[in-house]
Amino acid sequence: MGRGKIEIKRIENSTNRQVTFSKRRNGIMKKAKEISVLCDAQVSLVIFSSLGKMFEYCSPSTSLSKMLEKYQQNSGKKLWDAKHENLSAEIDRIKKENDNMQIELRHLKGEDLNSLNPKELIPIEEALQNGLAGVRDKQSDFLKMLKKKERMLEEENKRLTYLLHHQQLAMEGSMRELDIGYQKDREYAPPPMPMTFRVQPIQPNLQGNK
Amino acid sequence: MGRGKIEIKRIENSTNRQVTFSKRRNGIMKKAKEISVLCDAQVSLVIFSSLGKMFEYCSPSTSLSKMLEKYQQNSGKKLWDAKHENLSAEIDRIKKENDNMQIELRHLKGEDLNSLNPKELIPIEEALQNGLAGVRDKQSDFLKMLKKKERMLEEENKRLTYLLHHQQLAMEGSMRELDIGYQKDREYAPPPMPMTFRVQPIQPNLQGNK
DNA sequence: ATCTATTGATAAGT
DNA sequence: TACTTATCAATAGAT
Repeated sequence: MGRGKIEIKRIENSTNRQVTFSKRRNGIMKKAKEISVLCDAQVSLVIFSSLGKMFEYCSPSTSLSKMLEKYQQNSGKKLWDAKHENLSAEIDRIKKENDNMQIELRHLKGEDLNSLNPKELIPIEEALQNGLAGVRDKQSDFLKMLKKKERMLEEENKRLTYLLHHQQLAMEGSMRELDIGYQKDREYAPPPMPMTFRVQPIQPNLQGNK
Repeated sequence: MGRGKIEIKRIENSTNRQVTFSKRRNGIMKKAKEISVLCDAQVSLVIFSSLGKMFEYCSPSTSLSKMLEKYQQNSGKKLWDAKHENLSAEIDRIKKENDNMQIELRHLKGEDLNSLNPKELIPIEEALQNGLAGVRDKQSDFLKMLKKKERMLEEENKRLTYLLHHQQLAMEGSMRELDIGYQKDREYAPPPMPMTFRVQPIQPNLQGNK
């Protein structure tokens, strides 16, 4: 029913497929409405496009929920009881996983140890030692990084102090030259900038590390 | 589309309505299949005739349940009761809890520490130290208990050895009396039981404790 | 989107 | 209920 006959198989051209989907979707919807009206039937139609977009039709005299209720009565199939069971099963599974983890956590935190025998304590002790070793490795990494940064900052500081000092000397020198050059015109020279304003090395804050 | 155009309104003639229903139902089913195949779409179609007879189509790549699940996600409407919602919500809650515990466990085991900063390492280190302290307390308790039990067993052993010894002495004594009483009737007396069969103190097995 | 030649669906008749 | 067929509806491909 068109300019040419088409085979009923997946349309490979994506644009074409989209267009055809749109047209035929409208067609089906129309047909669904028509049969509802003409024949006093109840129709529920749900369509997902290949891209996941949803389209829906339901006869005005009913609702999808009611339709599904009737569907279950009619077919004997359970649509959501099965889902219920699946969900419940999954909850049980996850809860078990949860409980196991909770127990493990408690044990690692030194709680609820009374239920254990000496043999069971050993792997826990080992895990704790490993964990502690890992954490302390990490902390020592951080410490090294901080110290490295501190060293770098100190060196940068020294360099800056040195530069500043020389600059001050140079300035004082040129000031004196100016003073000499213009001494006869002046009542007094301003006092040279005191050296107490020099840059001091920073003490980086090493909080969190002992 | 037929020998004459018809108005889209309820067909009053019951036979006619039935016939039209049957024809159009087939038509719509065919269309549903076609759009599924041509456009890679998922279609679910449920139809009830005015007499309550049910007809169903569902794309082969899916199922009504799956479609409805997707429907709910897409529309936000809930088709099945609060029970489901509760279960789903609980699953989400537990999964979250699970994830958190998993992260905590990993951290305690010294894994995935790179995502943490030094401040975050401190409570973990403390937890590990506390845990280790707890485990070692427990181990020392066990050790004490074992030592206590060992002492008790040793004492009991001593007591039994003492009793046994005295009993043997007593037996030897009465044997001798009998020997004396019946010496003339006997060729020889059996030799007294050697003392090497005495009860020895047990060495309790302290495996697992250093 | 819109157009239109062509195929497809189906109302009425048998 | 199934088949036939004239007629209308849907739509494929083009624009």
